[in-house]
Amino acid sequence: MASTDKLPTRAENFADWYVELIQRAKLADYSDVKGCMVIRPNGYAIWENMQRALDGMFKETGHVNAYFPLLIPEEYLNREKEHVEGFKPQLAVVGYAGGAPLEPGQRYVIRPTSETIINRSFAKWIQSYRDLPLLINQWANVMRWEMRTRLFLRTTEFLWQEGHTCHETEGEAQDETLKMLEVYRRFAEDYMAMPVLCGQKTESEKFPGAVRTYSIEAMMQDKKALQAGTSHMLGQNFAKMFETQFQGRDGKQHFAWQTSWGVSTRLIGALILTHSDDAGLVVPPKLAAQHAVIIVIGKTPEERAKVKERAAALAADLNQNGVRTIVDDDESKMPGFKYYEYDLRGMCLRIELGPKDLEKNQCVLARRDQRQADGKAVKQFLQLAETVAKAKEALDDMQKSLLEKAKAFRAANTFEVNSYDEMKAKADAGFLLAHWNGDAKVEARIKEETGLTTRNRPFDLKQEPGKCVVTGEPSPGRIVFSKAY
RNA sequence: CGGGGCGUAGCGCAGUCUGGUAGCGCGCCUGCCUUGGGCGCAGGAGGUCGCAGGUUCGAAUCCUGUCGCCCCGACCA
Repeated sequence: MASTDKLPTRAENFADWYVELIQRAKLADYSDVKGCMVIRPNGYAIWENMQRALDGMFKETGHVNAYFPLLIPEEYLNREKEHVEGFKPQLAVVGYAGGAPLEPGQRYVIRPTSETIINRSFAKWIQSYRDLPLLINQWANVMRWEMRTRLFLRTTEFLWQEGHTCHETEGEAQDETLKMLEVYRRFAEDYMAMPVLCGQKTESEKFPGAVRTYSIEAMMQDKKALQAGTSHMLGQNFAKMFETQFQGRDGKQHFAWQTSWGVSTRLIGALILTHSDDAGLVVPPKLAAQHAVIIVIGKTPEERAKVKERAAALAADLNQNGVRTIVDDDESKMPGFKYYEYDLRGMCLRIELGPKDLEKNQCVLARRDQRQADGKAVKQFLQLAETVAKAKEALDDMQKSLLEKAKAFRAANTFEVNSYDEMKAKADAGFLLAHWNGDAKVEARIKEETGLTTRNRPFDLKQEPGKCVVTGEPSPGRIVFSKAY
């Protein structure tokens, strides 16, 4: 709870800092179920804001929401060879129900993703090219039995959205795949203030069952990469296995061209690892549950009554102007205690209001992302009359400045490397842009020897031929290598 | 699955070696007091010591078994 111990610093122990921060900021708890977490109201509020923004963007691009069953007949998974091989080790299977064991042919898996069961429906829904495109999204929980879990970043059960679409032509499906990747990029940058690299995954890193996988990749504060979202061009792989067909303009039957794409509650982990500091959580205003807290200060009951009244009026004014504000007039806690607490919880703005301020018609504003060398907030005095305008300005500026800061960090930790020795030396330095011959065996060897994996081949990284850092063989262009979550 | 750690009050821990009927800090409740970066004092509530057997007059402590969680590696969003 409100422990007065300091958080471990990022420099001391990054992993501990992350876990402690989550628990102290009341974002999540461990549960009694191995690998599963409880998302607490403070954490869920961020997810709700993410959902709202993303859902709006999906609707704008023509998608509609639906819901499919949690349980998938085991046999469905087996139909697509790559798909089942990719997911088999992670499946939880229901083998007992209704008070009796289920026969092997009757067993269900808890969805690890829904391509298969959704295709069963798609096959029924689609008759003609006139039924296309079919643009569906689902908000759901999924389960993947992980060997090793980490709060938000990898848990056995997690929440996500999965888009599933059907198209008449390969080209349309490909366009959709890239369109949704771009939606994710916009969301990451505009809402999360998190810069990402958009690009294609290698063969070995692609989604099991997809033709091609694209991802958005972000750099965390420990310089490790985090895959923050994926968009898959599925081709006709699932359509063929589930007979998702339509009669085309030529009168003949064709298999649908499909895509799927998803982001999960992992984004909350990404948000924490991108912006938070040694004082606790930092959340971009667009995703923050609350924007501002007004701390009521006063010695005597008379003073406090006056300040409370003014604070309530100011809060009402702020709320009417889109600054989500709460008033804290709890008398049992010292103001200083509250400052630490709201810093920890990631409140964007803190407004201090006391008797001295009322005399001067002012208040004190502190921005969560602006700290002095001693770690305490930079404070500025504002006239009460200008507070709403200044608060809005501060939030806008904070949103922008978090993105700029993250961009600068990524730029400072991205390097071109031109030899395998250089790559090994810089293995923990961040994103490494290196030439690679495209051979999966070489990719596996690099992973084995250095811990570095290919993240993606960014669209905006100019592809110029070169020599593979390992074999010296021709390379079509540089690809991003990094340690990853 | 391999290696390590831990299960005692809501949280963090001591007590276990050397058995004697459970304690500390924080938090929580009540009252007084206090309020611009973690106030203070006084009183109080709260635990079948992970679970199951066993040894013993007596087990948090010894023995056997068992369950669970966390961390580090191999699998993955």
